[in-house]
Amino acid sequence: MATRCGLTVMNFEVVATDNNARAGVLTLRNTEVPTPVFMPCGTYGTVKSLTPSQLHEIGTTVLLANALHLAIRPGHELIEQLGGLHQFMQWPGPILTDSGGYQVFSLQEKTKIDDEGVSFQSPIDGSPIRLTPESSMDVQRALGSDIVMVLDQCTRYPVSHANARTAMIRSMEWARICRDAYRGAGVLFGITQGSIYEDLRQESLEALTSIGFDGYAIGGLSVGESPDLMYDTLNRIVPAMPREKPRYLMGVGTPKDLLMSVHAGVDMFDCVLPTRNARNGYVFTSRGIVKIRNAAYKRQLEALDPSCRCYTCENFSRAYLHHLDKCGEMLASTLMSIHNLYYYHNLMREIRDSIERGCFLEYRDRIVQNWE
RNA sequence: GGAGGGGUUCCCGAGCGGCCAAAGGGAUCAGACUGUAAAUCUGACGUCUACGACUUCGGAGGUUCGAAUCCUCCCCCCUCCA
Repeated sequence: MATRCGLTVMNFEVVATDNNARAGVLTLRNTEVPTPVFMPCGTYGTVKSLTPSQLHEIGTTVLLANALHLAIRPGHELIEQLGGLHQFMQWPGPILTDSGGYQVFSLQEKTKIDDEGVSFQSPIDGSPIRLTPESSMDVQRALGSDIVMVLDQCTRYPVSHANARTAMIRSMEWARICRDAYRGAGVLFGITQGSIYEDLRQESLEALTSIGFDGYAIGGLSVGESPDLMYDTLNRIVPAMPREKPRYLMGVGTPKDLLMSVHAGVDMFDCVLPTRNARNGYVFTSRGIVKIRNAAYKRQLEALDPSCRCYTCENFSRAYLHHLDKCGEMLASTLMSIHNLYYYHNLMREIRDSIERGCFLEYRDRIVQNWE
């Protein structure tokens, strides 16, 4: 399946399945992206504390950036004038941009929503900002995004069926407007809403597929509901999504979340967890969580994860990382971000391998068990 | 030798008769973080047989119903003058 839209050609192919789990290859911007894939968050045009070459070395293929935040500062027009986001941030690989829909949720105290769009109070200086489906498309076009997300209304949890439906219907209307308005070179993904309500998710999915998108995302999850409720919701909605298009679960999650979601049939993920938690001294390893600032690690000479082959684990001790973290040294953030992202990318690689070998469930259960 | 200022809970530092187990920082210990307003935030931080009790504010006495806060003496520290 090749989608031609301006200069960018996206191709997506499922190469192996294991029950609902899929391994595939997403090709865009001359890059082959094996799926399932994890995309680190580079909200402001940088994955905090890491250089592009470090990201490349870790195994990052696709990066996420945020259209709303970049439009506020430094401004999408400026980035466009300076040669586009890839040039600006020196990331030659694919970039997926979020529309600002998540900020409807995360900045809700500063947000007023209506049928035509969202009015934000700038988190920088409080000045008013207006985001509409059309303007979000224009911002993402100006940035030169490869994967453009429609503007949606991400609801919180819990939310009543009626309110979830209102937000979903509005999101679907916006999705249609985005489809019509987008004029850039990237591909456009639609986003389902409907919270945990299966009928709303179904209705949402039908609306999106009738419009037609290059990929389909699941939004509005992992916003306060329990993991089990999220898994349950995913198992009911993901298998119904178009098989030949990439499926993207937005903003998720923990390693276990990824394993459970792949099982439901998800191909793409992004989440701030590996990088934010790294900055907060919370590290994912094959043997579970390491909270490096805990006193227990003060004199441990072993690596964070002795079986990990990332730069951090091959060179530094837990004791040293503990020390850096305690001192507030920025190298602590860098080294632990390297590790956490490496861990995530490696997890995705092993997931793909296990799907191709037909033993994904065994793999998933082994890893989840390791964690518990 | 003379004149002032000061010694507060691990550290810095408020308090200057009751509402003080004593503000606020820091350190320490622990927890949280899921399309990033996050190198952030939250909690604990004298002891205990713990909705109560006990021991603390340099030391020893004293005044008072009541003292970290007032008085006396003592011990240390700092600044200026000689």
